[in-house]
Amino acid sequence: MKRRPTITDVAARAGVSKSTVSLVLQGSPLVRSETAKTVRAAMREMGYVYNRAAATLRGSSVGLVGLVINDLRNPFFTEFAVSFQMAMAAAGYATVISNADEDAELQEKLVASMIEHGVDAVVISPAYGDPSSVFDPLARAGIPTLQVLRRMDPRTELFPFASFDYAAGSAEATRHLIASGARRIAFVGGLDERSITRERMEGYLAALEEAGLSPLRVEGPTSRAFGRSAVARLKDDHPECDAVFCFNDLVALGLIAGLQRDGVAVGRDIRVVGFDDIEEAALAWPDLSSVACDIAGFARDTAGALRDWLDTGTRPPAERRAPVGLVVRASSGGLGQ
Amino acid sequence: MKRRPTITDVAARAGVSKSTVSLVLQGSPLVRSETAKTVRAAMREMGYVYNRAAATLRGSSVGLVGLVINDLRNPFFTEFAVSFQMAMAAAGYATVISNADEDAELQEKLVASMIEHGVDAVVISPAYGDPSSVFDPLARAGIPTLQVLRRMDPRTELFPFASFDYAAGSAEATRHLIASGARRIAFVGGLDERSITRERMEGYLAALEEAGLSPLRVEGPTSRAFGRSAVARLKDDHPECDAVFCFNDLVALGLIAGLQRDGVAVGRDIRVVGFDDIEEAALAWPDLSSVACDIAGFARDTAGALRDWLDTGTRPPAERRAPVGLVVRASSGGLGQ
DNA sequence: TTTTGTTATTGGAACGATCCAATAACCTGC
DNA sequence: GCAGGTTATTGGATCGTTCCAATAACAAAA
Repeated sequence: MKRRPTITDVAARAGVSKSTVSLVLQGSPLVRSETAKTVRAAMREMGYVYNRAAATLRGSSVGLVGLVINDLRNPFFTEFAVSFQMAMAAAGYATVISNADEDAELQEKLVASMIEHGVDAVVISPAYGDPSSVFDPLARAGIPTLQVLRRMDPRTELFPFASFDYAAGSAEATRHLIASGARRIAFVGGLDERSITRERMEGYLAALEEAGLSPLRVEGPTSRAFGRSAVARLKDDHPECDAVFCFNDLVALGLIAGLQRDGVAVGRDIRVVGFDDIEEAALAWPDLSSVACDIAGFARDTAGALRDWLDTGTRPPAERRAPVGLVVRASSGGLGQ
Repeated sequence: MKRRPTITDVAARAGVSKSTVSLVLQGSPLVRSETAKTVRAAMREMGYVYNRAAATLRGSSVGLVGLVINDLRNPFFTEFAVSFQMAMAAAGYATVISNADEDAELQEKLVASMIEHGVDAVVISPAYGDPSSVFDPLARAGIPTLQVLRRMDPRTELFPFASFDYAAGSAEATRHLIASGARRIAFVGGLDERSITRERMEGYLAALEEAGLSPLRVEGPTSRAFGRSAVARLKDDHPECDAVFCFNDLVALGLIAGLQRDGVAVGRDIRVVGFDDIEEAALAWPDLSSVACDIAGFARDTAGALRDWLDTGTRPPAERRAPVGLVVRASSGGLGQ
């Protein structure tokens, strides 16, 4: 198997110097259009492919960005990753996507590998754990790094943070439940020591406070399996409960499955609201009311901010909060079933 | 911002030549262990990071593989992508993941970009469309390429293909429905002109034939939304239907949501079986019977085969079929509800 | 002492692009 | 026909590694 042709080979074939070929490659207006045509023809004939590694060595950007996600199997993050990747691809960047699987040690390895590959930037939704082992190397290497959806490193001046306005969303959802007549509203799912749980509970607590109601809490992971198992916990600990605001849609969907198994009519006997508005929420039965986060839009905005940072050097603001909005469906009794 | 230290800088600091540093980098037994220690200390102190681009230029592998998926938002493919990426990461490879979004033109661009980046290999679940625009460049560049889950290019000697034994799975599922008493079994979802639909229908048709039953068909896309809408089509076209075998779990879950909305008791009034056994199948209500594909295992095997190909040069067999197995749950009436 | 081996270390030429400074080619106008 | 200016083209150094061939250091054998 013979080696790939280089610009020197192309140059020989086209009867010009390699410098000219290089100029053609970057679309310089300096070369005569006729010459350029000849060169391009030679490239096509020889099946020339650009060697980015060589260019990188001379200082041009690799056109590669890293994306590290704490849990890529969660559809919320999947949607973010896919939309982000596509937005970057449209701008000519390839994306190395990695699942850190909530494992700080693995995450450290993944980021180190990305730095070796010379990625132009890193976007990370970090796993829980000591942030310095992953952020310090990025800072040393001078790689623009964005924290999204979860802030682990407090140095947001250095590593700008972007997420959704969870507190506003949970307040809106809780007010909606209260307005629909619910009085004993539980917050199900999420681990209390995590900041995202605190953010999502913040608005819930504030809205209850406003209405003079007291909170009910079932703490736990954020998975569908937990949601399903939480039904029993709810019945035991808070049998009087008439509405549930879930940490996320996965918990809500699991919970609904569990309630249905027990013959409880969701939307009538008990109202349920989720968070994230994943695609499935609108398609489940009953339709799941949920706080919608426009993840695809958020991902595009993130990609846009990152490209600005790379192209013009303008670092994004230290903190950005994307708005969210409640979508009322049958599970909260919002529609006539 | 000063530039990153190179092996020459490290060499100066450690008082050796850059060649020695290079040897240390690849763990050569030629360097005295004491010297190696000094060099490693210097690296640590200076925050040296390996520059893969430079090494690549000299011919070493990039340690980067490309993964192109026709529809990355589908949880089936997501699970494959995530498991594959993690298996490759464990072997020291980074993975560029791309969603072709069933767009052949986009796919062509993505693959071209991967070739430019010099990926060591490509794993692709191709979008529908002319395969040559994406496979020919890969062949020219001599990049080991694996087709998974969908065969678009017939040259499987060149681009080995791996998937699941769909025909066996659909036969098993259909026999199970017949054994449970179903007689009017519909096959819902999937577009007839696609080979994967033909494979998944093959076993269904064979099992019906065996039992002297005739097929019922509702053709369509493979999404949750279609599944939900298919309920009406089913009622109109095949009101006598007593069981449904769905193209995949998404269709099945959508269908179940639609049936529940209409007050039909799934598992009693009508039996439903899905395909893929995505995580949600076990957690939905009622639990969804499904033909289980061990995607994570399949992804690991694929990663293993690819690493063999890269490390030892042994090309995988032209076609590999991973076994599948039916998991019986409540939706097909398999459990006492 | 010289020879012969080992074992460690090193200079320097690649790899394939970029880009600066230098040169060539071609217009103008006088 | 030539100065001056513009437009096109080109040699060659450079980026940070790898790896070969050459050399150095030192011990054991002759």
